[in-house]
Amino acid sequence: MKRVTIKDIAKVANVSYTTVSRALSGSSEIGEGTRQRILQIGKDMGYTANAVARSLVAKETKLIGLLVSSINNPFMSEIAYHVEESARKKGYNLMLCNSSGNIEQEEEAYKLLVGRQVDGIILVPCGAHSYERLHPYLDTVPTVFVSENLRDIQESYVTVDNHRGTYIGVEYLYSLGHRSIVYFARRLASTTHQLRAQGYGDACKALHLKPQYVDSHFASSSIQHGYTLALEWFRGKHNYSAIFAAADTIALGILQAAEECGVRIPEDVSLLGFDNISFSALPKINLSTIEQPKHMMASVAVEMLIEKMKTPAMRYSHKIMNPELVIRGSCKAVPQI
Amino acid sequence: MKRVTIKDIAKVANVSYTTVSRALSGSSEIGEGTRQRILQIGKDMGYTANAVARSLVAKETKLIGLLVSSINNPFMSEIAYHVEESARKKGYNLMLCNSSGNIEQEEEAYKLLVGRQVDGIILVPCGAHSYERLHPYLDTVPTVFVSENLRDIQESYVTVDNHRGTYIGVEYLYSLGHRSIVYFARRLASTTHQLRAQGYGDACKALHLKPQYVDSHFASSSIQHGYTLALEWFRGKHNYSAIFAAADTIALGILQAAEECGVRIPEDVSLLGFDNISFSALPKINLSTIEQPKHMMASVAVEMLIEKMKTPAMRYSHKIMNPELVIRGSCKAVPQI
DNA sequence: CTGAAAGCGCTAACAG
DNA sequence: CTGTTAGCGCTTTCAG
Repeated sequence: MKRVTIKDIAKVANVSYTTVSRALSGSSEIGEGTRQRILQIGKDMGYTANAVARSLVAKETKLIGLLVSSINNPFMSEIAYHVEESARKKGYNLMLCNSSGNIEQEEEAYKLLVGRQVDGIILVPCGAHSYERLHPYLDTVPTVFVSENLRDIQESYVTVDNHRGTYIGVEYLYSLGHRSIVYFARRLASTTHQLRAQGYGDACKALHLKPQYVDSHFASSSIQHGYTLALEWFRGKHNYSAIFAAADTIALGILQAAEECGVRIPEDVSLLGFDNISFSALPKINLSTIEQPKHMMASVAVEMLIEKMKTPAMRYSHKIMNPELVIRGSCKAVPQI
Repeated sequence: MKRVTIKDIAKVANVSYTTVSRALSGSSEIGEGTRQRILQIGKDMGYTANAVARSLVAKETKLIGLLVSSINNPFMSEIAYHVEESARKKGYNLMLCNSSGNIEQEEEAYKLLVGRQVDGIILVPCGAHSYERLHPYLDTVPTVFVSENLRDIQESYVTVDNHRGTYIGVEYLYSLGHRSIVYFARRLASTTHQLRAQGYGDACKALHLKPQYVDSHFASSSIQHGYTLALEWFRGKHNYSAIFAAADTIALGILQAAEECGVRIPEDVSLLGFDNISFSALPKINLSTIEQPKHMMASVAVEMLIEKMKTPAMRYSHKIMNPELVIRGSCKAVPQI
């Protein structure tokens, strides 16, 4: 398992190892003849450059840390896929960490990535407190926050206009005739989710609807959490004709609970999600939802990060993407009285 | 952004930097007093050990490369999640690469990981040819193949007993009265899928059923591919009462096509999947399937890899996990004539 | 155009 | 217990 080094090549080629280094790095200060000869020997010996050694002297690793709450979550894995692709195209590789939606673990992972000398970090934070928590390390390494809208925070982020997302969602439901819409699984610990709830609230106000919230105290939005919350909700008696779920995963959980409780969607109640994860498009699910442009957000995040890495003068920038209404089959028009 | 090094600490503490190194590494050859003093100074100065430098001398990076065809695929992302967790618990971090189901890109990524000096690689290969293709590099770094069953190949892998999986699946459908079962989206380029098809074929033979295959020439199993194939199938006229899909994603695609073609599942035709990805459990999907113990496979893969890394004497080992039938609602009993 | 030497941040003998 | 020295594999001055 002994690896071939630059010195081994030098010995065979009968040159100094500096020359080998130059041949490999495509330096101009070398004769084309020697270069070709050395390159050939390198190939023959099965040489692979040691990126660790290179990083040590170059003081850059060409590594981007990707820190997500859980890669096993359709939203994050879509983001991860596109981040990987964009990064690779720009010559960067990914170091992947899960925070499991846990702020301590998130901090641990962040520090670890710093120690690993990643050139930058893309972070899908687990909540609104991530920023304060990570603040001490934030000028150690360029960081871009994704998805979690941290509003006026002085750090780069890319997110969707969450407020607008729920706003247009409510307008859509309103246009279908719904006058009593519940906002489901509001998570106050996340700024993103605060904004979504607020967009919902503001739209309700503008349309003279009475807002109604079902709060979630869970740290994340999962099918399981949506299910649990919905089960309780369906057991009670409420006056509403539509549910606006804070996330598609929540909506999927609601779908599950509805099925079990004999609530038909969209016949009995309309359901609108947020995120547009790939599974929402399945015809059996067929969930109308608000799309977050994940591909775009991922590549923008990578670009922002690289820009920040290369331009130390740049402090931070915020990019807010446009959400889009995706109409499928989970919302039904209701007759007006 | 200048990082604090061991030398900076040494200067402040007024000791040699070796002493600092010793304090940090928990060596016993140092007075408890000095250690505490140095540790404190390190903390005050905001020191974080440079893992790159450490790796260079230690000749190990504590990094595991995870190479999957696409992280944006429920099966892979579940595997990835559990691999990350197991690895972290053992002090390893993950470097993530996608091959996009493309063998050239897979080779690229593999070489890249080698250059990055990862201590080991966990690979969910994109097909049966991955082994031959990667063979030249395989003794450069300990590697464990996951999911793709490479049979008698002389390299470590962990997989599910694919043959048995489809075998028990057919038995189950048979027990429900099905006598005409189509195997859907057989992929001949993948050994795993060959074995699945074979298990199906052998079960058919044992039960005196006539096997019927729908072949897929796609390089991967996705919803889209299942959908395309199924659309064509449903357009034709065939004699069958059940479909055994080569993968859950294929089954989801079939579900979609069925919906559009007015084929009711399970009323008109029963559908059985393979993998048990999380979305199959959604009540709206409610897919009966063959479970691959993904969590287990992931942690076993990590353990095998670490064992292989630590025990150079070990050549390779194969672990075959047990598949399990998960009965949900997509298969219906049919009356016997 | 090529080589010698220094050094990236850290660990590990080897002395004292 | 502590310091000196060498070296991990590579790039980069600085001479020639």
